[in-house]
Amino acid sequence: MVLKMDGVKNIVKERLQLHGIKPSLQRMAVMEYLMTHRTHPTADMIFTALYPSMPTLSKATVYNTLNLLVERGVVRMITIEEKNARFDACMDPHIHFRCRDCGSILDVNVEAHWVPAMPDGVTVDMSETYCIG
Amino acid sequence: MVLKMDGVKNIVKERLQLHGIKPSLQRMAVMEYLMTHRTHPTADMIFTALYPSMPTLSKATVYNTLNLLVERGVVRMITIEEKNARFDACMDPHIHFRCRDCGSILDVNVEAHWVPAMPDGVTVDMSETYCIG
DNA sequence: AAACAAAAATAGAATGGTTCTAAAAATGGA
DNA sequence: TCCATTTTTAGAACCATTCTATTTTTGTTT
Repeated sequence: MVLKMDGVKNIVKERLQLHGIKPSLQRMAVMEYLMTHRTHPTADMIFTALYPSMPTLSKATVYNTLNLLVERGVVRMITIEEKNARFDACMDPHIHFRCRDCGSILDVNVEAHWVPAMPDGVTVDMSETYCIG
Repeated sequence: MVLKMDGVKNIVKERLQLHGIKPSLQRMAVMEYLMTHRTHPTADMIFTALYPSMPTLSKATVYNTLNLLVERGVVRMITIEEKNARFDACMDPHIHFRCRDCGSILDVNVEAHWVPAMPDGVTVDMSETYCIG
């Protein structure tokens, strides 16, 4: 048991490799942060949290990594705020509400029967619907 | 009939006054643009459209006006994009989809029975739910 | 009308999140 | 080890938005 590899890091690594992303230290750290903190953090929050234990980390790397993760469909960018993009590693269909007072973002599960009737010629990928502001 | 006041301008003026906003030339122009162009424009699009016929118009005025209109609940800010805020003078309950290819934003009407069951202690003002990205 | 106060508009500087650039470091194969 | 490729990095650049200080407009009082 002492020799067993860290379970969380293993899951993180697998999730990246599954999407063709080479699991560098930095990418693992960003992905692990997102998977273990369901707070919809900004890029800056992630950087600030990781920096103490990764003093060579650059903000550009955090942005590069997040953009790569979004491109590959591993995390979602949430544009519920005017200023900052927020990120979410949970890809299950759900929507977000933001508290007008404290600014925190709330996950709300949705049922499939909520999908609206779309106009002619429009189809919606449920995994892409993610934000109600 | 020749002497009749412009109907659109009248409606615009009334809508502003109804919310306690003094209808200056600039505010009327921004509001009229939003009411006659259902394209969810950015602040810059509005400025660029108005500038030729209002050469002293300042971008700050467009931003000031839009912020005032949002504060007073006359228009909505749509944060469906990472970079630019978009604005909508239609306050009827509806949601927005954005085309991944051309970036245009689509209005979709919603039915009241879509409102999700909220967690304990949370209530939702339907007029505030406006964005599905 | 003149004078004054309050509100609104303006130009341009400042801000701040994100992207870009060019160089350094790490990785992996021959 | 040598070399090519990928990744990371620091800091500059970018650009939407806000701020600041000034000017203009509006409305009111003599």
